[in-house]
Amino acid sequence: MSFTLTRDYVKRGELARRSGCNLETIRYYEDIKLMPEPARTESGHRLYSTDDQRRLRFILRSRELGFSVDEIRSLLSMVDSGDYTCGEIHALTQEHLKSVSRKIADLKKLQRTLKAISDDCAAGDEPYCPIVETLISD
Amino acid sequence: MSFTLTRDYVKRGELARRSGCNLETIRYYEDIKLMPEPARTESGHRLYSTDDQRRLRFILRSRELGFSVDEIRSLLSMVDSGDYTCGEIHALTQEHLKSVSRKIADLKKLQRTLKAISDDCAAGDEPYCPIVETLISD
DNA sequence: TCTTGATCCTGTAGTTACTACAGAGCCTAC
DNA sequence: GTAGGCTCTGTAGTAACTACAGGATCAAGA
Repeated sequence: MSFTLTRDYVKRGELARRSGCNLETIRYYEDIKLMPEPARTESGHRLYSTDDQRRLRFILRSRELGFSVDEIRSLLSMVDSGDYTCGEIHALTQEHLKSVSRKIADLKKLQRTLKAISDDCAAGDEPYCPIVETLISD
Repeated sequence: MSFTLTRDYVKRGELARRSGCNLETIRYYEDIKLMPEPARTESGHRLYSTDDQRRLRFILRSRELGFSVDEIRSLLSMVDSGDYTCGEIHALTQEHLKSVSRKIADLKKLQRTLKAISDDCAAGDEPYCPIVETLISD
């Protein structure tokens, strides 16, 4: 019994180490209800099951893929209820992909503009700079 | 005298309209000391000079170019003191360009990964999805 | 058994760059 | 003079964490 416990349940610090997640972030995910309230020892220390560990991994991977907390909430509620189709998940992913592509496009535009004004600048020692002029001018 | 005043000084709402900046954001820029404390009417309403208007335009353009508030603070303090060289401004811009390029690279990597896992998915009606499997798996 | 250092608990505040109120007090045109 | 717009202040909310402070608990060695 005790053997099973030590094998299957870990405290927050150990979960953090295993998952690579910041210690405080784990509690944060509990606060915002991405993670369920875990079991506790008699003195109140949190005990995470292997299910909890899997769930945290799911969350962290989704974050790495740039999904927002709200999107992850949607994903998790679908997976939790078991009531989802491949098509629904695909749609959510495609939406996310679109927003990533939009961000890339925006940043590229920015990059072009920055390069353009930067190219006007000789980067010399004079106290006059065309970049500043661009920012100041009417 | 009164003519000069109405021509050169505007209240916050008018400055917001002219600049396209949100009303509250103007006060925020004052709070964080990007904008100086403006003149006031006797009853306490803010009066912005043409200098103030120029400065706000500088700030807004810099933000459009993706410069952070801290970077703008640097730019402004250089311009304010008049003690800057073209090279220094250029360096700051290049640093910013680098960070933009990094963000683009990161997002592109994300995009590739998302496309890859999304392509595995048939988007059908089955309650099984390879995307979910990727997120869950050990 | 005692102690000490590591770990854990809670609650709260800070980060970035705003934005949105609420509840006052002005200001102006009719 | 009054109605409705504007402006004032202070404060709280947004996203997704991260970092304390001050105290309790745990585990291992003397």
